[in-house]
Amino acid sequence: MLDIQLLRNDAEAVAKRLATRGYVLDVQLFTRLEGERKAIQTRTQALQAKRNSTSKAIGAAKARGEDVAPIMAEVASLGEALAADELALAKIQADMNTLLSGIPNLPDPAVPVGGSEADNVEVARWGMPRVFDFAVNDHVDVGTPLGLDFETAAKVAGARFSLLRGGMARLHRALAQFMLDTHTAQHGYTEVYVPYLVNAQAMHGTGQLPKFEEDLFAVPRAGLEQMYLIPTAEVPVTNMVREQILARDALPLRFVAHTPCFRSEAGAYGRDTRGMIRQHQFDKVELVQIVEPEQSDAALEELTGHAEAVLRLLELPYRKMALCTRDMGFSSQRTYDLEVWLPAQNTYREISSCSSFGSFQARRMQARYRNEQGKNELVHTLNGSGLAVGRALVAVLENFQQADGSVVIPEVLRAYMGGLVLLKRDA
RNA sequence: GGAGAGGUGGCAGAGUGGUCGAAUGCGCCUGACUCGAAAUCAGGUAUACAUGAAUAAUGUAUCGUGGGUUCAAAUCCCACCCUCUCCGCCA
Repeated sequence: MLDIQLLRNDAEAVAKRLATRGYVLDVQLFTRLEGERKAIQTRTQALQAKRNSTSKAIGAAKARGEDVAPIMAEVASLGEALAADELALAKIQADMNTLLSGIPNLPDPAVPVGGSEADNVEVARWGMPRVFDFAVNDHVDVGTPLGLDFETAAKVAGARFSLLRGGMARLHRALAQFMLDTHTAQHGYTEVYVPYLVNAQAMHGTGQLPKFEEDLFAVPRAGLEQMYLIPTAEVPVTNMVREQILARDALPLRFVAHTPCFRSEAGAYGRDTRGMIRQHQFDKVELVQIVEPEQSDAALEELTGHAEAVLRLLELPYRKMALCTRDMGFSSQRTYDLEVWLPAQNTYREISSCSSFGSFQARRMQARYRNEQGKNELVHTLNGSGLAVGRALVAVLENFQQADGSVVIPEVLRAYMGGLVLLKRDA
């Protein structure tokens, strides 16, 4: 959520900045709502003040044993007007809230302005794509003989699910364990285990609701409020600090969580249908930081570096992209995507997305800290994949495949595989 | 699933219709005392929103959440959520 003061002070300027990410702010609507709100709120509060003071007078008069009938008559007429105004105020505040909740974050001035993915800017590249002396297979062809099974997954669940067996399942687990251990031991993150089902407030806090409900899996519960399967650990982990006032010396908070992620992928029909690139369920190791505002720029670089470290340790070539205004997520103020080299697609594909959100999520969550002046101030939040486990598996299969169909296990993963060096059929 | 207890400020804990945003204690902050500290004493110490240049002042709202009764609700009524205890079930 944006600071409403920004809109009050200069809605046109805000609209201009939002336009760079393709969002059309209805300035007229805002101005109208704000005008109405101001009038109604001022009037309502004046009436409430009148009622309160009169009620107190009644109490005082009664205590003195005086006749309260005249004052009662005075306040009686207030009731209806007040009730009507309170109702109108609640309505307009709800309307304003709906409008505000649907406005995306302002892009940081450093974000390249652009209209599509094509305008993202490559800022770094690491590793040399391997030169193959045989025809490369994609991860489906490499993985299927090794235990990657989409047919059975489709039977028990449907499209966009996968099932792993044997060494393939173990390699998947090894990747997640390795990432978790790297971030806790090398990068100073605290491992957390979190709910995979969350309530609507949590989804609202990080920005998935109200706008992107169709991307989520909702779980109805008889007689109870429905819950949502998390689309990323960002939701439960970031919301850990909701409605909290943190001590300054508690910051920064750094959390890492390994969770499954569930996405409906509505609107992605026909896209990445082959393989496990785009699934309804995938595992991800997520990094989350809660920091002081002054630290958030540095924290984004740092956090992105932590995700990069995993790619380097896995010896996977990648490039770092600064997303342009139009390509960033709703809540993001600035985003780097890390794209891993996939030889079969002969291209780089997203494997991590690292974003800073400024106070956008904190405002929705009411997550604050006591700053140096002793004032309560909204924290800044950041998160990034470190990394998407499913896509990391894809990358390992494709980049480390051998002519005979086996796959070399990256050195850092071998300890997690009981020392196994080569993943072969029947391994 | 059955039975019961409870949710009040950073914490503990009063408050059952009126001057209660809320006693008291602890904690914390400031000052006095002290060479300094402890002890003691005095004062202060919630959040959000509105009007506003304001971290001034004033007002409004908030005692789990949402509704209701009333001129007036922490206090009465209803629904829900959460926590705890016992029994049952269960990984």
